[in-house]
Amino acid sequence: MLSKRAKYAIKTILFLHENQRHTPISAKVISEAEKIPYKFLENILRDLKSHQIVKSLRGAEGGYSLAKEPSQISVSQIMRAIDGPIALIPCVSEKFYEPCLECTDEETCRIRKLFGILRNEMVSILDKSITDLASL
Amino acid sequence: MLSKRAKYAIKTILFLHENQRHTPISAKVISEAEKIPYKFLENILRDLKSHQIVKSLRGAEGGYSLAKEPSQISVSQIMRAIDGPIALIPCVSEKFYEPCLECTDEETCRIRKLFGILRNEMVSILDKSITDLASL
DNA sequence: TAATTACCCTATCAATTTTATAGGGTAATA
DNA sequence: TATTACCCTATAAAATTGATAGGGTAATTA
Repeated sequence: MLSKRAKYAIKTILFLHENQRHTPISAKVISEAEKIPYKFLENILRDLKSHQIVKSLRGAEGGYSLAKEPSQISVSQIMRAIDGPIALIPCVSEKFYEPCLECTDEETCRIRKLFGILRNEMVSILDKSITDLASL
Repeated sequence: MLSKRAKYAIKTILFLHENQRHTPISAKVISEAEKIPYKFLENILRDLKSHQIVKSLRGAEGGYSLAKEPSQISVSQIMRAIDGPIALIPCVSEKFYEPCLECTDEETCRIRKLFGILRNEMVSILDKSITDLASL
């Protein structure tokens, strides 16, 4: 299941996308509009910023804005930044690969192929950009 | 991520499948062969049985066996029996539908469609039976 | 029918993850 | 220089996950 953090993150990005202006949008505004606890949101924004999905500007009239073209921001990027791997088992993850502890041999693992296929299919869907969401 | 319980469950089913005999296989044998803590396995087997994926026979020489044809047992069935929904958000789950608490209107929800498509695609892959696994 | 083997049920628990809160510090702008 | 907003660390309640414990019940074999 998607974590609440990831859901909040996606909502935040969509909010920034739908309310793009010349000036950035403050965390407080996002927090109230999307009903995300303020301090929790700050923490999420920090992750989104460190992954170059949003950028920030300090000071009065400061706030957050998207760090790149909306068409270049995918749902998978957001999910990875917040929750980590898309894959359901670590040994088929591309960006967060880890061997399965209890698995002695990946070649002969009976479930690895299926979950590899699953991962690829999930990624191909989640790679859609946030501008694509409207036209599904 | 797949829970350890679900991984154990899949391994259990595959073990039963690969070691089909006329007599059932005891939990103890499965536990040792697949390195699953005995009492933990008992608990998993209970769920698998209540979902009619395995059946059991009591007494000396008793144990577990598959409750139906291997070709009729899918990975998705096992996952649902153990972990619940396949979908990443509850409002697009078919077997475990629940409204998203923070979502006021499913029709206008900006992420619902994408995760609905994702769910369908995941299910279509996970619906493969345990006999299909070998030929991927 | 007694001993054995294996399934069944409930309770408990430690570890981890998730969700959230608190408080103060730093940088930039009006 | 006051204000606004971002930055950082610590803490903690709640939920989930993974596992253990112990005894009870049913069925088979000798």
